[in-house]
Amino acid sequence: MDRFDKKILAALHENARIRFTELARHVNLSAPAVADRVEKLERAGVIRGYHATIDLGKLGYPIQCLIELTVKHLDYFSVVEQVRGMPEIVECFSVTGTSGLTIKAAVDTMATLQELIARLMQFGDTKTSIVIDVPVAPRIPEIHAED
Amino acid sequence: MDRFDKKILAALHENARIRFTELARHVNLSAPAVADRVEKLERAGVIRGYHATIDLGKLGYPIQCLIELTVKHLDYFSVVEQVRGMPEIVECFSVTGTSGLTIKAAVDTMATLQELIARLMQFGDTKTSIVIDVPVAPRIPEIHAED
DNA sequence: CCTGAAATCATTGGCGG
DNA sequence: CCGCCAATGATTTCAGG
Repeated sequence: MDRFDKKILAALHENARIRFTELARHVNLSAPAVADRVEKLERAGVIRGYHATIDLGKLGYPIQCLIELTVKHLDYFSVVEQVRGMPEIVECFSVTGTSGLTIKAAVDTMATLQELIARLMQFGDTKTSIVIDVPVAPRIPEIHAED
Repeated sequence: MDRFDKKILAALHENARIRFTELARHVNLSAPAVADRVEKLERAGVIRGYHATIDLGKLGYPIQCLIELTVKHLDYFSVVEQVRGMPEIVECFSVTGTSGLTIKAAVDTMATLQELIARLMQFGDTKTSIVIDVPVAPRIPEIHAED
């Protein structure tokens, strides 16, 4: 993990579809060297994947929300399974504290949200917040290179 | 937004670096047709970008947490600016409810987390939850095609 | 890690539905 | 308007050093 890898990761985070030739120009290495480094970063698990970011509003799901679910029963893994089966849920964290699960959901209307919350309430108390804005879009922290 | 676009979006969400030729095979269209559709989806803002997902733990930030910040003052935009300037903060939502901001952070040690929370406390009350697991990694909901 | 050749891919223009 | 085919230029990949 030297300064080259650092630049490569930053560039791939900014634009995952960048070409190796352009990436090579950006870091001052040859294209094969860059391709080799990227493959190593993938196999080391540093790069977990490449994902297109989709505008959920334009897909018909303009309402995004965060739901804190205080799981009440002992069947935690069963709850996780059910949550996985709900397509409105686009991300989910298992967290410390009373909540247990923090869920991110995307829905078309408030009626659907109400119905989703009703389904989640069988697993415990819920606290829902509507997302108004995303002042910081997903980014990576500064990378401390060994070189 | 027909079934072709739907499959294209799903494939690019799964692997943003997929080649047009492979994508074309996957959706049963020609490569130029796929390239054309992708460009249109980009320009329509349906595709917002392509991002490599980095393992923050492997980068030296093994601790991830969600911090609910109940912003107390009226200088909300100033708080957002300051939050943007904190590199440990990797994502931030402006939300309804008492919290105001829900922040996702990645840090190397608990000491750093403590220091981050101390910095955030000047803006309001904080409630921190450590992320134990991610049972549902970011995904897209089912796409309702018009065709 | 670089260079250079071979294979593969992206892109463009022209044609047909 | 939308997609296909064919050709050209660019990129990726693999070999040798």
